Amino acid sequence: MIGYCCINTTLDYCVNRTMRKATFHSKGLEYVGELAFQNISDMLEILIWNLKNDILLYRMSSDMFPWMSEYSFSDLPNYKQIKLKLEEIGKYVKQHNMRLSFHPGPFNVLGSNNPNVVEKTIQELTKHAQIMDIIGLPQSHESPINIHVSATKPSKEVISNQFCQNFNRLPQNVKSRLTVENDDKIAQYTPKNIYDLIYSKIGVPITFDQFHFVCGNQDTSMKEALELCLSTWSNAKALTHHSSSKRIEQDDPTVKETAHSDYIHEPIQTFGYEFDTDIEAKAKDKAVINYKNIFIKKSNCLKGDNIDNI
DNA sequence: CCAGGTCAAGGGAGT
DNA sequence: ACTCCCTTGACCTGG
Repeated sequence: MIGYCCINTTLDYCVNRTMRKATFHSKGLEYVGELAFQNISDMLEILIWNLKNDILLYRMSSDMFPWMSEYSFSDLPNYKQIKLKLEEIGKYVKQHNMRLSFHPGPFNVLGSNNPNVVEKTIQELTKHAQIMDIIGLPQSHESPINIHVSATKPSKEVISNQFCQNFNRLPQNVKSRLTVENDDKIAQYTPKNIYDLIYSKIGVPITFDQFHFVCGNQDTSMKEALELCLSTWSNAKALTHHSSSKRIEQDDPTVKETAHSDYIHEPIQTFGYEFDTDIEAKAKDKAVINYKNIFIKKSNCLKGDNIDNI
């Protein structure tokens, strides 16, 4: 299956309503609850639209609950209503065999040298897992919570050791869902780095990002990197990321190499394997539909998709 | 009313 | 020391 991330550009629904610090302090939990309920209600509408458009894979927004590390969900005045709506989403997802994931932001650094950052990260990841639990999503890599390692100093070895030690402090509902993705910078973590330094110690699956691999340090072939990542997914179908270069799309060498394009311009390299893929492209849902029209109808390069229904 | 400045967070890289 | 960037987009103020 292929899917997209958070925002639907066709519909007028929003899953991202949030607020600034000052507003959070002046308006408080009542306003948080209002926005959160609107966000999850709109997310259900998006899932309904996704089904109609044959999209069963979707990345949820981490901005679903504004400032969620600062309170307990059950403290929201409209928690009952929120819980019901999340459960409704859960039923819908289960009924239609949809797959949902999270990709918490780059501020989540589990291997950080700063203990406060580690504490905040554990808190934030726990909140993500709690949302998945309320929805009723599996406590497995079927519903991944995917992060980067990010930090590299003083060395990848030191940071990844800290990452693994702190992994063991996470609650089970995070541990059972956490995955780690390769980076797009030369100095950061390749799939092989993550395999050797993290997967081999704590068994956390690796999310292969094809574009990051192309931009990053290629210490293996792409096929080897993909195979390494796929081999780490034992209790769920592997999830990967795919995007195209904005620099190439716009034919403008001044655009940053790592910037994502609006649409996808090359097929996902499967090397014959089956896995799920998040399309990371600015045109979001439109990029997925465009991808299917261009690549799947003609070349059947993703066997998991139902070609007849496109 | 809306354009544009600004916005929680960590860390690294570039200036 | 400062700015920009990340999966970026959304918030909010002042004109």
